[in-house]
Amino acid sequence: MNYWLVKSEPETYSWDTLVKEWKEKPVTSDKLAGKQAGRWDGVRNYQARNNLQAMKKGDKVLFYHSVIGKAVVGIAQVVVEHYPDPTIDDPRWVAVNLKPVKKLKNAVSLETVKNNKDLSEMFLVTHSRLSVQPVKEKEYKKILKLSGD
DNA sequence: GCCAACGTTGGC
DNA sequence: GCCAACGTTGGC
Repeated sequence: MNYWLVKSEPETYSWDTLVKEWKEKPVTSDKLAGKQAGRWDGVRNYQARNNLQAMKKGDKVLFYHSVIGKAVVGIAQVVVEHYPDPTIDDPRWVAVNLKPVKKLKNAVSLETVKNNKDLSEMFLVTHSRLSVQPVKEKEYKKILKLSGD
């Protein structure tokens, strides 16, 4: 089991958007993944792409709201592993599908992460622009603890 | 809204 | 292959 963190501006695609998509058109088949809920696409950065490609079904994914909120707000899970990104005609880029697992009881803010000794090495702090990041198990557990879950 | 940090592009 | 120019991200 690996852990990840994805960032999204809530005005573009929020945690609630993900939840809503899953209510309306849940993923029923890997083959249809490109048309179904929770498609994580549009990544155009090689490092982020590499992380998407490394995601395995069942991996846990922290969902972070950038710009507005600036906090980890929920936990998602990888349900479909990488396939060519349907939003671009270029085989270099890939998408995965994420499913909401649960909303955090209390969002864990960037400020909290920065001020926490155990979390200050997170990519969120050290490589703030990377949109798909690996998270260490210890960090994942710490975030959950801070959220009150 | 500003701007620093960073990644990408393309001319040479 | 270097690097200036440019575009984007995201915190402040």
